[in-house]
Amino acid sequence: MVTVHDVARAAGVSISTVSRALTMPERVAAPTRDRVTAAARELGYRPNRAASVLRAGRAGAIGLVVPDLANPYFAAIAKGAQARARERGLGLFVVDSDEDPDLETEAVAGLAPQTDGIVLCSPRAVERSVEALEGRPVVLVNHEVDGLPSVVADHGAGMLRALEHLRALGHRRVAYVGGPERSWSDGRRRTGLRAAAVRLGDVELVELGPHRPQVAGGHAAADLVLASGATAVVTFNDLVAVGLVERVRVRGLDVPGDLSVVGCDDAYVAELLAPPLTTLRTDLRSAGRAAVDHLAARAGRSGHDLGDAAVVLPVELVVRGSTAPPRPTLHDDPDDDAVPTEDT
Amino acid sequence: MVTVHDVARAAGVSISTVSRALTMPERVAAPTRDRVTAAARELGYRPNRAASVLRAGRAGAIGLVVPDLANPYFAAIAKGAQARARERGLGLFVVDSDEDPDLETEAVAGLAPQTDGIVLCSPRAVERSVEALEGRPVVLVNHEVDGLPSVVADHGAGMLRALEHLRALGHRRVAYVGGPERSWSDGRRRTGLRAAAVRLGDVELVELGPHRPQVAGGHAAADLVLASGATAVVTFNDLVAVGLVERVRVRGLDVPGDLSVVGCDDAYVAELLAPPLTTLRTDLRSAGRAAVDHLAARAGRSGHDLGDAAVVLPVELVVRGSTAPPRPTLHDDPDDDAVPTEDT
DNA sequence: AGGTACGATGCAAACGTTCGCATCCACTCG
DNA sequence: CGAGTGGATGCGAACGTTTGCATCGTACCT
Repeated sequence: MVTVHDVARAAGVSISTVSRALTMPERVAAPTRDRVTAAARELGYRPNRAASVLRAGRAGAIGLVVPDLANPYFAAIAKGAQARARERGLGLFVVDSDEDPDLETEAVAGLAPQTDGIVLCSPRAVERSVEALEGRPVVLVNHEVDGLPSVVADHGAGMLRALEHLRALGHRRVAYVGGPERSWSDGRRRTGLRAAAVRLGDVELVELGPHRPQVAGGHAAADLVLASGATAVVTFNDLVAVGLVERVRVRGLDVPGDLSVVGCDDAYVAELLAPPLTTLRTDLRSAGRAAVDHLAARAGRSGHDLGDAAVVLPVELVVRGSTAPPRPTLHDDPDDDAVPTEDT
Repeated sequence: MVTVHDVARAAGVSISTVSRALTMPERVAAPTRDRVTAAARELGYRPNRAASVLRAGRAGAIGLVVPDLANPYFAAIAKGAQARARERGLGLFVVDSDEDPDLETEAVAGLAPQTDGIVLCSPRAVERSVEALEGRPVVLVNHEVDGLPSVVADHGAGMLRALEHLRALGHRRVAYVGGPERSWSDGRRRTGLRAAAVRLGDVELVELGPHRPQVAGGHAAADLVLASGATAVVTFNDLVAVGLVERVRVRGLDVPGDLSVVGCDDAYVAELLAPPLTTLRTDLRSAGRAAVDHLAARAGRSGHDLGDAAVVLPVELVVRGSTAPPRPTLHDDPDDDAVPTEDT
């Protein structure tokens, strides 16, 4: 193993100079610096991370805690976070909490001492986990807690956009198929939809759920949606939308003919379905990147002076084949009968 | 931060005893050990990983290098590896090489010094990467190299199973839509299919490709498949199958009526499609687990006495709606005309 | 020309752990 | 009863890096 000593000898300087030349180049005279870097490259020197950590206190690595790595949603965040961490020369410890609050807290506790900070995605036990990290910097993704930095999608804007789209198509009664009861994003989406409905004025909202955020949840919700009289539906995520569409078809009805469907997340499947799914997309990779940036910036500062700054990522409506004007009905409210001519 | 010294003071022993009590319990008298562990728990002591690494040489962490974390295939492997690493008390560094051979080698080089071993998935530059890890233990996943331990799927058996299935349905001419040229698994699948065709005797194989392992690759391959006269097709992976089905439909033909399709990997989408996709499944999480186990076992041993042991994981044929008997043809080889009555 | 100031570099301590070796004690055996 | 034995524990060095402080030389100012 080649150490600072070897490089120092090769460059004809002391180990302090080697260390400085590599970690704070501006504090070393240019010619010396060049000799050192040349020697280091020549010998293939790689600083021993353990030693730096031990001495300097910074770990050169950050932690990422996600509920389920196999879920493409979190995999995308992980990919973004990993890419940015690499760009910044940081290692990335990944832990999958398997949706288990205890495991999550345990993971945070284990990660905290050996990292410079933690990215905590969609936490299942925020309070306990935040406590477990004993003051270490943290960034929440897809969750907000007062006083903690976070990266979130602009669910409110997304829901408004979805509702505007449906209203423009002529829908006046829209259902929402909610996700898990304790889900933070479900809460945000509900409030976002309510606000949007109030703002648009003439769209009625039917809230359903909670439902499991899986295909099965969509199956379960479909009949409720149909019975509700809604002509369009927004679902908690794309999988629910998939299940919903399947069940609606089984009932002999058509999507988007009899029911327009808007999913959430723009999951992998969304564009592969027939019809391809209209959905709300957030750039999850950039969410991962933003979280790492946020963390790095925070680690640079003394501590909590940035406080609860929240990065809000835009949400984009991706219009595909699963939304269309409602079928004109004869027995309904005569006001809403005609195909709409007024756009926003 | 609570250190061995604190624990030692609390337990009334020396720091050496604390260290021993926690890392080699059998070398410490039971009552002492109990006092130490009690004190450690009481104070919430967590050994400083950096310090142990520095002194003891073992990192307490392993590295995982994958070409694309957002690909559910690798995400599943990562999940399995992570779970097992956690069970064994190891940290897991994850690096996404973004399909870039240089980045992969770089990642391995960076990871090697700070880990106890590396799991290298579907390497894009094996030789260089193996060289970069300078003797550090490694386990290859989804790849084989003489003299290196690996975890691979039994592609041969899988292909045989797929071909048997298609033959039992009555297919006698089967196409294979290959993946990327340099893909190891593509090679294994091709040789597996050839062997299976020889073994079954009366099935003709049409090899196509290379094609991109994406939906677009399926689009590109579809017309070739139809022109080949094959009544069934096996694709490099499920995404290719998706594209293939789409294009076949555009051509006005039906799946599985006019063409039976077998995918590979049992990706997330496979069961969501209409028709759901018949595909070959490997338990990728257990692949991740096996790789970590293999690594841990190897790290325990002196070095390379286990050598090139390869863990071969079973491949299972999941029969869904995309395969069916071929449509009886009038203008074809009269021998193959009738719906088959002979199974196996 | 002498004093000052500052930039560049070297020296050495410290980070928290592990482990070879030394020490100590109790027990056993001759 | 004394020497030998071995198990349990303590001592202290070492791992490779970072960094506060000291030192040295040079350049600038008066």
